[in-house]
Amino acid sequence: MTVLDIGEVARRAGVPASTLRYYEEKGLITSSGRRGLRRQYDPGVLERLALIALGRTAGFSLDEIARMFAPDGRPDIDRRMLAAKAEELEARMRELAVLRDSLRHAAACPAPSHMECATFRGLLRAAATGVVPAPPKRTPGPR
Amino acid sequence: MTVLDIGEVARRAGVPASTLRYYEEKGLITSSGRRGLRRQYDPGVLERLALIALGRTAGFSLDEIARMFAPDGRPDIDRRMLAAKAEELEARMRELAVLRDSLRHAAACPAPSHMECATFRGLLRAAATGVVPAPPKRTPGPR
DNA sequence: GTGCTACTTCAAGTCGACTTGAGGTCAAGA
DNA sequence: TCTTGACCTCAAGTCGACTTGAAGTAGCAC
Repeated sequence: MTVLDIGEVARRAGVPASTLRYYEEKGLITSSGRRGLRRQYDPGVLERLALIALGRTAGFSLDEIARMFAPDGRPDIDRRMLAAKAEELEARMRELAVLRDSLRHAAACPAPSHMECATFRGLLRAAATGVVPAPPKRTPGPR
Repeated sequence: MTVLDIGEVARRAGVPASTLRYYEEKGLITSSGRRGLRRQYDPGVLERLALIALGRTAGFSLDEIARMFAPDGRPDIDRRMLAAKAEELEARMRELAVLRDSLRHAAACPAPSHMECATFRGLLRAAATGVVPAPPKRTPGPR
């Protein structure tokens, strides 16, 4: 019993089967075969799905994720790109830290409106003068 | 000259005017008045826009952002919600750290395919057994 | 007063990431 | 054998966050 039925994968990974089919269509995962019409998956797909979920919550698009863990055309470029993505994450984490601090302060601050609080506005200014360039195109969404 | 024309705001904030109109329609920002048909903005809108951009890159939807900085109906609920959002951010940052480490390792690791590397798979497993529940619905899109 | 141009409204379009629906297939249990 | 139910394909729909396009308007320079 070394392969998993699509329903089993869906259950274990916590995603609907339709999403698995969609990911397969996009080339993010592959099924190891079929039993009749039914897709069968190698258990490794679960790790791959965890990775995809992680990338999604980190704000990467499916295409970006696909590129991050592509079948490795030229490893050098690949590695440079991965390092660059790691840097992107680092930057995003710094932004999140600012936002987290802003929210924590806002939650504790007695000012009637947060915008009237000097500390809050200072945090925002710090964020604004930081990198925070043009807002990210589309996003995703994530969702 | 204490008010800004929409074009000026767009230029300074680095977003198209159409986005400003859209944000206004959604109640995320307000114009302080009009000169003829043209919207005029109070300079404080720039901080608010920085905040919105920050929230977007942190993965919040416009509706969530609107709620975070609502006109303050009940401050208590509001503050509890802000604290909860801060916790969410904390969790997201932990996930990002895992992904960053995974990417850094993948960039340095000599294994032909990342999935064949035990360290990498270990990081993934850690991520998978962590919180990383069902993938976030819709997103977002943020991109 | 005539242009120019940057604005205005409103409806419709786009994009990513899925989901839903209609109609069909097939392996396994009663 | 028949039914059931979980799967299949393919097209179309949805949702958030905007963008684009058409048609109109008004402050400012001339």
